Amino acid sequence: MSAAQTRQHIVEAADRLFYERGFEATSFADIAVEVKLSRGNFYYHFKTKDEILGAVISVRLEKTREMLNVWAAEGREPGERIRSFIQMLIMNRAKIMLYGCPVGTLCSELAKLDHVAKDDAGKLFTLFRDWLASQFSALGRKKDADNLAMHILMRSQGVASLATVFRDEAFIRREVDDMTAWLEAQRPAN
Amino acid sequence: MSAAQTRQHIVEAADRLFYERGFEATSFADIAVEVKLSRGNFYYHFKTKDEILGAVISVRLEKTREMLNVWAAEGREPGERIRSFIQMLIMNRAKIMLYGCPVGTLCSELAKLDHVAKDDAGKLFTLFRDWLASQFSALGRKKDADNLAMHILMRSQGVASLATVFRDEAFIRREVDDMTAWLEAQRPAN
DNA sequence: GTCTATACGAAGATAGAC
DNA sequence: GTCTATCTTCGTATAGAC
Repeated sequence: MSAAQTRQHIVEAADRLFYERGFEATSFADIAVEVKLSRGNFYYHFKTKDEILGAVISVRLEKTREMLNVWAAEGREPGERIRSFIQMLIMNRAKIMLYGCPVGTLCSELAKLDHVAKDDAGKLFTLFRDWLASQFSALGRKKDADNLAMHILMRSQGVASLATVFRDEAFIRREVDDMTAWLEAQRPAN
Repeated sequence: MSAAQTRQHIVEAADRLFYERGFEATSFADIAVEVKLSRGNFYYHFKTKDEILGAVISVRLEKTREMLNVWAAEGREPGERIRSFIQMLIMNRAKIMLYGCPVGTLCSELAKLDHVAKDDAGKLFTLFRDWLASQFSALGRKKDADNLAMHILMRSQGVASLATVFRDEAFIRREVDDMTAWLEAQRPAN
């Protein structure tokens, strides 16, 4: 196994465990077991836990950029692209009901830990925010595009949060419909 | 110092630290330092960390019930009472921007830990949910009162989440105004 | 590049003196 | 009811053999 491959496996396992169990609650041993590596070898690839976190955030940023590019390419108009964002709540509903939003819960945990990487994790939100704002601009809402982006981000976070507490899929679907209706109402009058 | 007093001090300190640092990240030693107790003595009052968590949730449930009773007594009509809930975001904005919503972040952490007390923590949300639903019923929206309650709970969670990430007080105020306007629009036509 | 062995400190928890 | 001392386990991290 090449070092690059092993490293990638470590980051993938860490990414999943940080999401499902939380950053603090995930130990080196947990990740090592997952990747079928000895703890000793583990340190060949990553010196500290913060280093793994940095790599995980880095990978998440890259995957998010790719996803936003796909949505931009596939959507024929801004409204359709924003709906791709909204639909994430449906697509990932099973995991969201168990572990919440991967971005929101990580940022929340790092904020409490006052962790050095908390601002880096926040960049994940900034990616969505800027992309959504540019879609609202294209929709003809240039002046308040950022406010609208923050509003829809806010809703997705709120839905994820309550979906985890109440394990209620009908609630998710209801709020997704409501967000979609809200989105339609944001199109400027011709 | 009586045992009851000491116990209360422990729970108060734990409550604050669990909120500010998270449950996992808070150690017995952290709480003991805060209360100026030796770790040994600490175990006279609480045998396990989960026991402290149980006491903290218990106290929070009681304080929440009291707060809701005050809002119900002070508000002259349901709309005013619901606005008391919305205004929490403004009242607690400084702490929310640092640590998020105390209820939402605790539930999120316990969900990831798959902690035995996760459902008890969820009861905090249920208190707000039921209270809000009864206010929407009184407002004349009996049929969809629970959906409206969940919607406004969702918004408050979303606002708290993004407020922590972006440390943006203007965003909080904007969304509070938007929630208040939304609330006015929910009054059934006469 | 992977392993075993091990050091070291932090955290949860207990025993027993005062 | 509070203390010190101690035990154990776990988590981070290192050294060095293969």
